[in-house]
Parts: sequence; structure tokens; C-alpha cells
Amino acid sequence: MIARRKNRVVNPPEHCPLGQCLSIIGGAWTPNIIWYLSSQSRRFSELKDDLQGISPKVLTQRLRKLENEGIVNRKVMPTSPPTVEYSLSELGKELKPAIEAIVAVGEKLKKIKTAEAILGA
Amino acid sequence: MIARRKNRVVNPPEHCPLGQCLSIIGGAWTPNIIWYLSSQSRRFSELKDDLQGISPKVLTQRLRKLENEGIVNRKVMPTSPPTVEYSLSELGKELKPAIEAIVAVGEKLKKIKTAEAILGA
DNA sequence: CTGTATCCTTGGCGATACTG
DNA sequence: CAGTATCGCCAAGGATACAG
Repeated sequence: MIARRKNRVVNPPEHCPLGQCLSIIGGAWTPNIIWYLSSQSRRFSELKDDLQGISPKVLTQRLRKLENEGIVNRKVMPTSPPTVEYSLSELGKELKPAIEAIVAVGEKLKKIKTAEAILGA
Repeated sequence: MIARRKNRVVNPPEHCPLGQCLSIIGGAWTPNIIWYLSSQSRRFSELKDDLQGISPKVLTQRLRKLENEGIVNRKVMPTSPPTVEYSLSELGKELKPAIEAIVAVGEKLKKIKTAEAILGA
């Protein structure tokens, strides 16, 4: 069930093919979180550093959501001070091709725009 | 330049690899619009029908934005009543692999969750 | 270090009515 | 048919402070 609130449809082009997956990777930071986790597991503050500018509140929110969806694993190390390792679950790794495709297109668009700027100006 | 508002960072994990592309396909309806345009060109009301539930205001907004970004082409036919054809530009077609990857992952996740529901319950 | 708690702003989107 | 115009909601996210 995709997010509904009262009778207000929040998100859902449910009948369209993309809704489900996008509700996972659709946040402002989420895809980048997945991206950084895809190459290696990271600790909370490492992610916070990777995603410079994210507030701890939001990072926690995103990670909790991803954890609940079974996309990331959270592993608390019994150290002091505590360290927590986040990593992509097997399910989470399914998202990699999509993320990679987005990244690839992003790079391509950037190149095209740069070329246009040079040629056009 | 990715959307900033005053000193408030709205969207931008700019330094991360995904920001640029996601700002294009990141809306609630946008990826589906691109999806429907990817197989064939569509008229305004056809899209409105495909994306059942979208308001004309939002559809116009999205299409205008995509047009400005050079993702879609808008072609007004000199008929009465007017008909307008939207299609993906060459640039827009670059987005297809990303959208397709998202769709593919979406389907896969659905299957996995379905299987889990059957096995687990 | 890894988070919670609070408060606030904002832009995306819905609903509806109207126009050329 | 293909849009504009208005109004208003609200959840995502920012800033900051605090806690185990």
C-alpha cells in the first residue's frame, strides 16, 4: 500500500510501473545513502560526512526507513563510544543497477550540458 | 546550479553523484511521464489519462519543466481544437535506461516481497 | 559517537473553477 | 482540447539543542 493520508493521495501513481521502487529511493538523500553504502559499509558519522549537509535527524530517519524496508543492515558494535555499521542487505543490492543507471545518466547529462555551454556560448 | 533558496539547502547533495539526474526525474509524477513518453509521443489529455489522478496544473508544471530542461519536445498542431504532442527529445531518451532500471528493480522487489509473504506467512 | 527532541519553513501537490 | 488561476494542506527536511 502506497502512502495515503486520509482521502488525500500523497504519492501514488500506483498503476504506473514506477511507484513502488521510487517510494524507496525517492527521498532527497536516500539514493546517495544507498550509493555510498553500495561500495562499502559505513558508520553513521562517515555517512554524515559523505552526505555533507544532512542533519543527523534526517539521516537517522532515512536509515531507519531503509532498515525497516530491509534495504540496509544496522550493526551495533559493542564498543565505547558506540559505533554503528550500516551496510546494504542483499535486497538493498538489488537497487544498485537502478542507482548506477541514474548516476550514469547524470554524468552523461552533465557532459552534454557542458558541451552545449562551450559550443553555444 | 541546483535549487537553493536563500541560505537554505533545498535538495542538494551536489557533490554526490546523483543530485543532477534526480532533480530531473525526482518528482512524484515525472518518472512516469517520462515512462509513458518513452514508448510513444502522447497528447496532453492522453498523458492526463495515463497518469490517472494528476491535476492539469501539475501535469503542465512538470511538462514545462521538462521542456525547459530539454527533456521533452512540445509540438502544437494547428488544429481546432488545438492538439499538442509531447515526445522525448534525444536528451530525454538518455533517461530511459535509468527509468527502466528503476522499473526492473521495482518489479523484482515486488516479487521478492510477494514470495516472502507466501513463505513467511 | 550515535542518535532524539523541537520547532519552523517551504515547495509539491490536490481540488476546483475558469479561459482561448 | 489544452491549459491558467487560486487556494490551501502538509509532510519532507533544515536548524539547533540535548542525551546515553
